[in-house]
Amino acid sequence: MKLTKKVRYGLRTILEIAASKEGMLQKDIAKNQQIPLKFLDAIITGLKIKGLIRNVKGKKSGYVLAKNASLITIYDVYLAFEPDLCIVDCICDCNMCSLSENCLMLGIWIKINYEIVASLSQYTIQDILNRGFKIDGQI
Amino acid sequence: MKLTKKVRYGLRTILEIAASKEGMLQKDIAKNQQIPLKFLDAIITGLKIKGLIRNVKGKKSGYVLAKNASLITIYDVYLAFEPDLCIVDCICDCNMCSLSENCLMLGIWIKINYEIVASLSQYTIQDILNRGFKIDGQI
DNA sequence: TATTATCCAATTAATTTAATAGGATTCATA
DNA sequence: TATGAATCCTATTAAATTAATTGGATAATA
Repeated sequence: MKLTKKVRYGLRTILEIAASKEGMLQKDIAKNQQIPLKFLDAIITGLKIKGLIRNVKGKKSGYVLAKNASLITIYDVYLAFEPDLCIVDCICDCNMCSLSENCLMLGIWIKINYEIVASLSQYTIQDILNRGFKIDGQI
Repeated sequence: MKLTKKVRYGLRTILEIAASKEGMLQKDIAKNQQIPLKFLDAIITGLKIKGLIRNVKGKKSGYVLAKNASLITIYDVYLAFEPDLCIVDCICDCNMCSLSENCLMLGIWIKINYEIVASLSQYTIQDILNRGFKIDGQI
């Protein structure tokens, strides 16, 4: 139950881009966020393919958000690096387990999985920049 | 963001034990749940060390729950195989990341992590046996 | 006491994740 | 239009984690 470094780095990258007035260059993101340049390369690619960032050409070149920060959730960034979120494979691939017919857990896994997705979807990049998230429960 | 096979197998194991009137033998659990016998061996050990199951000696020997099924949550089983639940390392080890001082994400990670723990803690083995869990949201 | 099951430690295999390497392409500008 | 910096693209290697196996010691029962 860990997020990969790509997801963590991906979030830091998109936050850095979102926070900057102008475009950010790969090398500057890599330096600020202490991410190996070539590894960041792959992260940038993931964010770009999903349409979360884009590259501005011209005098002040660099990466900027491709959509409003209030429209990008943590889960969107997660999906830039993972095909889906399935805490157990049987959720995404019904045929993978021969016991699923009589599985007591399946319904519960589906519900818990849904809650985790909801948890990751509740905050946008804008929320994070604002530090405007509310702590509802007691931690 | 996947649960390990040990956690999945561990849950199936404890459900099998909880559902049985008498004690269950390792070999029977292994057969029913299609878990390699020696791998199950390690799973049984994990559950036992955490005091979730115990071994009944005598004529009708086998494993039984060591506490009431209504007192064992999914998260308890999870903790039999993992040291903790930290979706990002910085939650459990403050010093692991040199950027944590100014990290915009840390507070959010802590909250999301808490929600996942809560999600895994909401159901007991008894709930699962009863199939008595409620689906609150829309899935 | 022979058999069966559990307990315990170490090793190997498989899979996934992280990172590096090398080079092709693009583009602003000198 | 040559050049150098930055991006883009593919492949490979390294590291770490997880899954499973091996081999055998111990203990309980038939």
